[in-house]
Amino acid sequence: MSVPQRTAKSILEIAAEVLVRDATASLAQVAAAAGIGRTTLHKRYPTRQHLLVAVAEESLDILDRAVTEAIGDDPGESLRDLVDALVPLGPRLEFLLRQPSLDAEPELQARWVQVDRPLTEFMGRVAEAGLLRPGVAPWWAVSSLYAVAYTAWEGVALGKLAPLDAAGLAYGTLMGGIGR
Amino acid sequence: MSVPQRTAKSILEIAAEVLVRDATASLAQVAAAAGIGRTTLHKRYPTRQHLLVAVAEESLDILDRAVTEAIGDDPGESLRDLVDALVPLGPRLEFLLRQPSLDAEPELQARWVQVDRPLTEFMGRVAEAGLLRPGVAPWWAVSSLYAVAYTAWEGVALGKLAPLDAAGLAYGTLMGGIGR
DNA sequence: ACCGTTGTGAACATGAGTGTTCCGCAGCGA
DNA sequence: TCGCTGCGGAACACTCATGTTCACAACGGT
Repeated sequence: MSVPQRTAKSILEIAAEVLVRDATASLAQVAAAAGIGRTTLHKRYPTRQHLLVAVAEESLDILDRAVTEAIGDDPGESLRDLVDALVPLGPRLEFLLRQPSLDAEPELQARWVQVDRPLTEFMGRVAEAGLLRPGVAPWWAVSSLYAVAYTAWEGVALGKLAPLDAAGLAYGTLMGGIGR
Repeated sequence: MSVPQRTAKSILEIAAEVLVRDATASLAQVAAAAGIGRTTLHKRYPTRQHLLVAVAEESLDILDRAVTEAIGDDPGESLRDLVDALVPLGPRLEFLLRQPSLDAEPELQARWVQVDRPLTEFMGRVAEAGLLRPGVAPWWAVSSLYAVAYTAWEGVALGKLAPLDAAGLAYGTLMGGIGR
């Protein structure tokens, strides 16, 4: 009982938080934030790069799960569920997009393509259901979904947007744009 | 005449290219790409951070100019001009967004807010002209503009989108969303 | 021809993060 | 009580980009 909470948050979760707040944080900072020694951190993740990749993989797992769960039978409803699911994943997306060392990991890029595949196929079905404007390719719909979800989360993080309004605004903008 | 092209591209331009391609590129790589010695690079930009800030400032200059020139009297037309102007700035936006060391420079953040001010005011006018959906705040319109422009440029960079189609798709998505 | 400017390569010093080793300590089950 | 295990802390060596100094070469103006 010396430790207040026994691994309430996993090391990877804390590492993700720290590295999103400061992408150049040293391993000492990560270890300190996790309440463990730097040596222990090295034992689990031999290299800084190993740690970064592990965080990235976990992030992709979370993303994958969220996407899989959100996609259902009804295209329209699923779209709304997707937005709801993706907005809170902002920090993970930020980590994946902003951590420079990840560019050197082809496996991660491949993995992301893998995650995007069901999403793109889903958008194809949405298009076939006549719910997409002509000229909007499935991949573009996916990219727009990411963009609007991430932007909404950013708005929340900057205090410009109420958390409860974020997903709604994102969904409205995705489907109807900003104009009328 | 020893040098083929006398500063055809400025050092900052080349640095921007190299650092977008590889955010962790060393100064030696930047100097080599610019065709100058590392020592010379150090004379102009004493520190790596100085160089990064200089590239960022130049990027903000470019962004500022593009925004200022695009904003005209007619709100609708200006919106289209804005998208046209922002899409090609993708690499500069990527640099500003992905270079981690820039987070530690409050002046740059302040400068960006400065650049965004006329943009936000413009979106306010667009809203007053009745061109924005209710519930779309000016700052959200600005964020969406950035997001869609950057996403379109990314599509071009990945070879998914024809350069000539990018701005049109971005504008259409911004104003009308992906749905119908 | 002289001199200031500018760039260059080589060499060096530095510092920070990283990765490793080693030893002590606490917990825990047998 | 005895091991076993995992963790922590201290210390170490190492790597690498960085920043600095210096002497030399090319250039241009006077």
